[in-house]
Amino acid sequence: MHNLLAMKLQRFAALPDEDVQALGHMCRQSIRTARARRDIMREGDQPHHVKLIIDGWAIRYKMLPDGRRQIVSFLLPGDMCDLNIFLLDQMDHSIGALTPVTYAEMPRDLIETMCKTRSALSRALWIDSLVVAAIQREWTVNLGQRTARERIAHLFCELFERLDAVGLSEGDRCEMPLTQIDLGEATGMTAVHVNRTLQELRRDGLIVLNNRILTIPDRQALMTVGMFNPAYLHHLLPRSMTTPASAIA
Amino acid sequence: MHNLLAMKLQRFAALPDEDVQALGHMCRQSIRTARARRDIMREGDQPHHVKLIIDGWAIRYKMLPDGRRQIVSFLLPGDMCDLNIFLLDQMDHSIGALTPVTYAEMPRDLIETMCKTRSALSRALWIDSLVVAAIQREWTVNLGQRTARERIAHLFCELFERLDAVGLSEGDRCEMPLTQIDLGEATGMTAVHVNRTLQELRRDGLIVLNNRILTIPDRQALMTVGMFNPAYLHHLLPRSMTTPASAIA
DNA sequence: CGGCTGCTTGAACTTGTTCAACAGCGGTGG
DNA sequence: CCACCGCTGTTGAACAAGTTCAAGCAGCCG
Repeated sequence: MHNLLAMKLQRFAALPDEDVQALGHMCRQSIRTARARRDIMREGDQPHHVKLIIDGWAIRYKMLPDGRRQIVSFLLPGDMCDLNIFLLDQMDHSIGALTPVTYAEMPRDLIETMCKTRSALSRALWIDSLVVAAIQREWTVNLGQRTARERIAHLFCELFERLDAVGLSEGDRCEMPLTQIDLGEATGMTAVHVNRTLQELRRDGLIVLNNRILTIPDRQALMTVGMFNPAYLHHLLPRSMTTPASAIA
Repeated sequence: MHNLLAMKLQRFAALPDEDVQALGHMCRQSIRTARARRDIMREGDQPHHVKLIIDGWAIRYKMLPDGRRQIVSFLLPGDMCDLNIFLLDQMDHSIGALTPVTYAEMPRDLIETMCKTRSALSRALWIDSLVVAAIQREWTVNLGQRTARERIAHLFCELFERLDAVGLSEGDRCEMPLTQIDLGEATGMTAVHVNRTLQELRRDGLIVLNNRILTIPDRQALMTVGMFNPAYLHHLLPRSMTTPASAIA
């Protein structure tokens, strides 16, 4: 098992080997799994642990009283729940597995002592949480200002970039296990309109999408369509400059 | 000068008097002002200090290359910039004053030592930052799923509730210095449509809005229209149970 | 007074929704 | 093995929500 969280954090700044190992150790404490399309936490639950996605895709979502549903963010391998989530009285949203998901539940006190003793790691974790906030702001822009075509293009750019940061891209391709309904719930449009928008993007040669694999032949072109500026992800170091995944066993 | 931040934090849990005083002291370190409709920070700037709004309304916003603009959140008196903002290389959004704004710039090291020695305060500040994240998620829902009428109703409910938490409401009224253009940029709609939607809400007796004062005659009714569930603000204690503002001079 | 900003209105238009039907595919049970 | 079911994707046509463009009005400030 590679430590994808460590890999992601190294995009912000280099980490000492001991920190990477401490992190890896903590993730191996308590491993759990969830079946596809099942909830991991429900709105109203009391949050106890910090969770880390090890494998599979999950979503945060909120429901309106009349059944409308909005996906509020995607949780990809290497993503954590908010570091301090246990401070809240109850969950104000739900977390659901899209695919089968493996995740670690990390004991609160272990994280706290780790942050106290390892300043570089602590710093990286805080940067990560600032990036999570930045992503949420960017979604606000996506839903508020962009057209259907731009929204989908932007979302694909973001997901590709985030997957790439944890080594889950291959050249110009990545997995894309989302149904058109999922895409609609994330971008605030109907599945029908998602369908037509995808066809448009395909027709223009901007994406290839089948068998749950997304290919982006010309990344710059898609970024332009989606007005995607990766600065908000704060990836300072290119992936090549970080510790190779093989060394982070 | 009342300490609105302390007042807000006390909605999460009681704070020892010394903590409140320490906070008050820190806010008085370096006071600055900004004129209405001027930027306080621009996208690309390097963030150095944590800021705290003392008086006036500000916004976080992002611009698209073609000039479209999205207001991403409102900063009201008592609101801070992200505690750890100085960890980022550069701002990924701008902060602008809507009205004349008074704010404090808080030295990074002072905050850090304060958090180390005062655990209740530190805890309250972290809860606050989780609430900020929750608000951003709720905006995602607002823009993604709600209709024009619901969006405006929800936004008014949120702003009223947040102002009330820092004692800036009076009965069923609060200030509302936003132009219809501002409302449009926050809710992802055109000013024209904001105008028509406001008229609809007025006609239905849900709001009274003139001279930059918003009155909500029947709060429950407006909350129902906007499907506003205040749980995401995590105000555990009612305002009446917190230290009275007069005691937090 | 003149010019600016913000609010209001109407009419044509565009984008995205709704409703309904159908095709493909994989899994399941008879 | 085949029939059937449910889920996902696709298509068409009518419709609704929100945008655009354009003009005019009110209030305010210098």
